[in-house]
Amino acid sequence: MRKTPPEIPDVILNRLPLYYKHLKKIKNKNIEYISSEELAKHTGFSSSLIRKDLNYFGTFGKKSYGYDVSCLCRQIQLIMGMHISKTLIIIGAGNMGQALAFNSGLNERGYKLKALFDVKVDLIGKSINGSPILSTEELIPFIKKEDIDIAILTVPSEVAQEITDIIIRANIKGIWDFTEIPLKVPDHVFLEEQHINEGLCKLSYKLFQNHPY
Amino acid sequence: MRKTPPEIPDVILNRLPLYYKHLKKIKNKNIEYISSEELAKHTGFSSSLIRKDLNYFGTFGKKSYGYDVSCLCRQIQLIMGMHISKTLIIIGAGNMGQALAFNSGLNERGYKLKALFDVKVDLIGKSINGSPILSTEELIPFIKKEDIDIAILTVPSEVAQEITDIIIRANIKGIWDFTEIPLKVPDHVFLEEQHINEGLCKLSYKLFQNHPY
DNA sequence: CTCCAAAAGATAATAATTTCACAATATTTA
DNA sequence: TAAATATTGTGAAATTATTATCTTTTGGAG
Repeated sequence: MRKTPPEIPDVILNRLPLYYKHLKKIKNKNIEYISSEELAKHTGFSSSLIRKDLNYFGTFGKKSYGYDVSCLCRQIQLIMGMHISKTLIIIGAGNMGQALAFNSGLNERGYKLKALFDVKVDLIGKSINGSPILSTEELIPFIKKEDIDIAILTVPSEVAQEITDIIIRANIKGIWDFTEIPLKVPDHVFLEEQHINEGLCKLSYKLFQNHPY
Repeated sequence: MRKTPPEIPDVILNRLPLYYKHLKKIKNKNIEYISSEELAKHTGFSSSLIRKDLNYFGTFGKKSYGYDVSCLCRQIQLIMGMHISKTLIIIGAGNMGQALAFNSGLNERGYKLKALFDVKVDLIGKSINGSPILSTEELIPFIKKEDIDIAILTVPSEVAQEITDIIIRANIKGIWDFTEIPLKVPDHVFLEEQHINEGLCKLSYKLFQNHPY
């Protein structure tokens, strides 16, 4: 029983993958049902919040029983569009780019990595986890020919906007940005900024907030 | 004029680094003052939200002028504890671990990377960006001897909890976790989970939310 | 020197999010 | 078959976060 949701708040979209993560884990342990209370205990969110979140999308639970783990997993996959095949490139084949090329989460979520791109000649021609490293000069034709949906941006911050402008001209649909500079993109391009050092900042704040300074 | 803040909401701690990012950028352009309105335009938050956020920590602005860029930069550094020297290790010297070893944000924020750790014998003994890769067997004595504050966890998810238990026994203070499994840590250890694939999930949700499924 | 404009800081209003509490319902047990 | 129990789904209440508005201060123009 699924609803067509109006507009889902970001806070909820942030939590869904975390629910999913635990569900998948216990599915592997052959646990068939889980209550919101139990899921709460393992994810750190309150049980009523979890029930509310899930009810945004439909009524998946079974009273006095809880949620069917496999079924809920599948529902979240559908909600998140994990079953839809999406084409992907990584721009910037440095350490971070290569690390992401090995990220098993990509395949799991329906992403097909088609290529990495870099300017360094000693990288071009190599292959990472089965995907070729190409020259950034080929970006525009490649995106058009292969109909690429999403680009992961792991280039140095200095060239981030320049590259962004290029791939937007080539009609990229979404960008997952790992650079440090806030990018400017038109409204029709979906941008997800991965502020990697935010976590670091929070950690040191919390660790030392009571220090004299 | 600084306040000692009671308990800062996470949403604010998330925004501070983004303000800081832009401030640093315009500081390099020798811009001396910025209004909340201007900062709002560049960060995407509203001006009154920015003023409110900053007022949590003190009154840094100058009426009819705006904020002194250098001064505000410095204040955020102080708030975030970026000036405090912190010792750091990376556990798991795979692609992600190595990528993070090169992350310039570490030094900038006062982190001193002391070593990486791995189980792979062909990695042990090598050096990444000036830091040695050591055997995980040395973890406990190293953490104790070098008085390590924070560990970055970039190991396979399967061994994440095991490693976590070990470093907690060695009195680690904080963990920045890149694995996929929700870790269990005691209250006195600060845990920051970097849910790397969340961004990916959100992106595909937004890209395809109107698709029939 | 006075008035005007700019912009912070403070307060009030609104909106969003989370929790609470409970009715409804399915399951199990006696 | 009836009572007891578990647990969802949900409206209302509480809390938290954001925006809008107002007040005050400061600097600059006339």
